Amino acid sequence: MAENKTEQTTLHNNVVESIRDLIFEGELIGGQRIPEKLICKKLSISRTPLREALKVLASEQLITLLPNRGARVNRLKGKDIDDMFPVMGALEALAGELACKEISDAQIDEIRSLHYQMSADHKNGNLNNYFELNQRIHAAIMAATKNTTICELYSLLAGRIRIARYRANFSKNRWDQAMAEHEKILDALSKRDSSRLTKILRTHLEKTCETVKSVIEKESF
Amino acid sequence: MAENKTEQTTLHNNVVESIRDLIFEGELIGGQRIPEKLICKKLSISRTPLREALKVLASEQLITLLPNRGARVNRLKGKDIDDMFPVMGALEALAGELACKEISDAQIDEIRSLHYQMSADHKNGNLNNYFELNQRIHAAIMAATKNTTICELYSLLAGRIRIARYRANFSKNRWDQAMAEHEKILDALSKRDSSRLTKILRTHLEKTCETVKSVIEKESF
DNA sequence: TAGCATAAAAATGAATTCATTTTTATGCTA
DNA sequence: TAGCATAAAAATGAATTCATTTTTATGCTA
Repeated sequence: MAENKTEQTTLHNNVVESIRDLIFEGELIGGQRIPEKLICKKLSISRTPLREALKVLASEQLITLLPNRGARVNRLKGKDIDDMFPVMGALEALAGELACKEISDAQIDEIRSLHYQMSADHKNGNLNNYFELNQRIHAAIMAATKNTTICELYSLLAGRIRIARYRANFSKNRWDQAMAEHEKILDALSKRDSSRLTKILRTHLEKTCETVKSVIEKESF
Repeated sequence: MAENKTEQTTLHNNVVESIRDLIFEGELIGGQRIPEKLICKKLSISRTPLREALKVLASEQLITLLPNRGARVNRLKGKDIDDMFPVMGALEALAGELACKEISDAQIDEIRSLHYQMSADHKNGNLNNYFELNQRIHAAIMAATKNTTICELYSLLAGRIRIARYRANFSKNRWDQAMAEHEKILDALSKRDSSRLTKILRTHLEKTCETVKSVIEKESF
């Protein structure tokens, strides 16, 4: 099903992906220096492709490059969330609108299927799988807009708060609430009711952001 | 006034900027291959920092990297504009809203001053200066939101259509119209009338996009 | 002479090397 | 022994080198 990753993509792109994973998996922690030598050994590459990847990650604002002093994983501050939230809100609202216009029945079925899997993971308390499916559902809604720009910007921002969002191992209460919101999202999308969809997406995002923010205020990333 | 560019910034970042300029100034043309050796000589650098810069530019979607076959300057297609337009619209609308809430009197004066300079350039038919000031005004509105995310995403998208927009050496009619729209923008902003501002920004952008689109359909970038 | 196969040249990808800067370690002085 | 100066080690920045791939040139065959 999935394409062989190493086939079409370049070494450098793989490195970008690998470092993203290292950050997400918590091997590289916010604020921490990224030691080139160590990462090179871990990925069995030389410094050249690593440094190329670091430049790209810096332009994505996942890390910061301090001249002569190495790269550091960025931490999200409250202000970052406050800035990102309204922008993501605007993107989600637009996406909801466009998706309702453009989505095909097959795509709705696809999302429904992801939704049910996710629902099962919620029941089983499998947060990791839930999280993964959650991301995929939102990405699928974005993809349904057929608008590459919105997909790209959304995933750029989503990538930045992904770590914090994952760590936001929120309370059972919030989790239940999020699941309920997703029921409504699926319902509105199935009916292609864009005004309702955008409203729910907005609420959903707002709540998520609050959760994320409360989490990063405790620990910081 | 301006900081010494070579002081704080790194070589690699300068190279990114230089290549952006080469693209914008038309030395590197859409669809054209970017010959590493030539650019290295022109910028008096080795291939390493150049290649780092190319990776960054690719992640910004200004160029495309074809494995083993070099880098090419991206051309905008009609579909790209169609995708970018609603997203920029959503960003501008949000920016108008936020700017009206956040902007200081000093910032309004600053924008007014830019506006009058631009108006003079319009009268004199100095398109280059007009264009430059136009960009600065829009960036200043974005900056007034105090929202770094919106500034960043806006400038990312603005950077992509910059070439086409510049080439859109639109008709005198459209230019006059654009200038008139800017009068309204300044007025709404001065009064912090966000609903009017967002409306005008939207119209203004829509017109700009139409112009850009009609231009890229003739020549392509 | 058109089209193909092969060889040579050029370009790219990535490792290595070297210069420079930063960090850490060592020892000296008050 | 605290604080500073100096030396050594480590890390970073960027050029160079080498391997591989692509492109171009050459010559051969039908």
